[in-house]
Amino acid sequence: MIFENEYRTIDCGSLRISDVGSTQRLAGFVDTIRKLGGITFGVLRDFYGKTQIILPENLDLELNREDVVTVSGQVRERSSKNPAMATGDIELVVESIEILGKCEHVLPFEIKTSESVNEDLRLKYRYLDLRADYNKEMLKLRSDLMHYVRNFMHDLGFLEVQTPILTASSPEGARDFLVPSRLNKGKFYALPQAPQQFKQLLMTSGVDKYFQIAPCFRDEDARADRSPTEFYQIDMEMAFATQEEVFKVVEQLYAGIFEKFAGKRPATPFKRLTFEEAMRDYCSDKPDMRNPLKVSDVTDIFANSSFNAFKDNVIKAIKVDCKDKGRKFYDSLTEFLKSREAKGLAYVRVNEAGEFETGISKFITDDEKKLLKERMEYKEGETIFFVADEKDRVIKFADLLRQELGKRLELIDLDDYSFVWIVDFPFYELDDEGNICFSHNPFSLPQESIEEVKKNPLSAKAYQYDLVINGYESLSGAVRNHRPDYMVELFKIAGYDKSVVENKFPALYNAFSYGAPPHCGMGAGFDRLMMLLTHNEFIRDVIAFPMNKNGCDPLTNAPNVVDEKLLRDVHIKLIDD
RNA sequence: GGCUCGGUAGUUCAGUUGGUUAGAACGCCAGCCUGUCACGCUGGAGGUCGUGGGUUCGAGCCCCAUUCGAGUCGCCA
Repeated sequence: MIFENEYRTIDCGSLRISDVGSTQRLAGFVDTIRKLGGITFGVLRDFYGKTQIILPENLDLELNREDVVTVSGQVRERSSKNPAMATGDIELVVESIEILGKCEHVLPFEIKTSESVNEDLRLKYRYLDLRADYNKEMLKLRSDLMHYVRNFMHDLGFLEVQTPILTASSPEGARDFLVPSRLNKGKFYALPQAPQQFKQLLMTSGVDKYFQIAPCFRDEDARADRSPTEFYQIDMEMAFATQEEVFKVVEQLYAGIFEKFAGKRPATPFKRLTFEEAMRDYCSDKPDMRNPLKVSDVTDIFANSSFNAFKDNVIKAIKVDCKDKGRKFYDSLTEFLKSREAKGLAYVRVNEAGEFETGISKFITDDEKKLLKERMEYKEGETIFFVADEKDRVIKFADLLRQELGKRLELIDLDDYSFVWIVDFPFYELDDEGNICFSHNPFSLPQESIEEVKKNPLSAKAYQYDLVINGYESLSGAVRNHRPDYMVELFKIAGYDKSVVENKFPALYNAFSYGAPPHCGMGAGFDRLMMLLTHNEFIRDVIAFPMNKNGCDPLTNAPNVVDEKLLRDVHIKLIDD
């Protein structure tokens, strides 16, 4: 839908056979020009579509691709139609043409194929990159998704509240982005890593259900799936609620999103795995459940193994059918794991007689084989892979192996989506020196009573949960600890004095001492959701104006050197390292 | 900060054991072409091979240094 004015009477995607004979005016970018002797075809493109135009024979102006023009003329039926085009039945015979904006340069890259161009160049000319169809679709999807989420939450009675962008630096989590204060010499604001504190304060204020599509800022290194500076989060919190209600809201929200935007409504309720089960069966707290492979622990079976690599190590095994694969497959898998610092990859194949062959079969005794058979229920034609190492490392390698087997054997339906809640995270864990520390977030509520937690802190579980979609941690949340007295006790177990709680998180601690309702909620990565819906591996491809890997924007040159006067205003003096 | 890979025409890439004038595709320019639709055909322009040094009769190719980029680990809900 557009406004009719001197530039256009209709957009470039709407003309149909029924419009033949009418006089129309179109405005847009010149997509292509095709000169065939006496007749010159052009294609005009705007945000909504493309329309073929017939340029006059005696065109008295120089017309190039990407020029912005307005044309008017009569719509006529094409003598050769193009069924691949929405407007393929018609064309507009140009009677007058005016250039509104000249494209004066040779394009730095082809817009249609910008996806394969060096990223810094794309970002420098992001306004050209965004002219590509797939980027316009991305922007449209992002807008639609944002509206869908907002309407859904609003309809459920959630109150949208904007929390501050300039706030106080908090000692937990990632590095903060700092903003110097002019009015308060020597002091700094920080950009929020998440609206965590504010949403909990809102609960304390009596807001019953809060949400926000909130910008979050973290000064950490980028990854393919992680924006280096800022990202958006669907942030939500509910008072007088439990984990179950959060799950219910999220499941409805996500079922709706995937039904509307991916054409696949996932079954609810979503599958649940405890943290312990996830680590046991998948060696990961974010397993891709589309991958059918499971990991078995076989450390005890090989306690007295004669195979050197198994000695004094934790051993994980994965069985999989890959009988059509040759030596090359095994070798390249081994190479892959070695490149990730594994010491090696052992395997045996089960032949028709049910006997082990190749690989390390000669090191496996009959007793070990019997126990393996009971535990793994392997069948003829299957291969059992083994990785062995120290506990932390072997978990990493088993996870990598499972993912890589899934990928290379094409066991994963890439068009499918799998949803799984990971619940019951441990509250505490041991750090490298063997001291008790918080394993995730010190502000969630333990599932056990404080007395039980004190007695046995390492077996305490937190009301903490992640939603994992296709192996991506897409959302995480918790039932929060709203009791200042519990906070003090829980910090004490991790070796922190009461003053630490009071000083590090004064706003929350004080607020809660005026009476806070039990509450819980979650934060869901909006950009990650976009990646899933567009099947995109790169987070920067689903953001209109992303930063590059180093947190720089080649288009605006941010971050840049500022005038010395500005620095003086904020009491900053640069020093050389 | 570590590791891996990469930097050659406007763009994406190829470039054999180190050997004559560094190639292709797309784009750009010119010509031909009345139903194309990523039109086609013919021709042309376009290169500090990231930068600096070295080895060599000779370096896009080998060595050293440096710089930039991507991925990854560290880091990070």
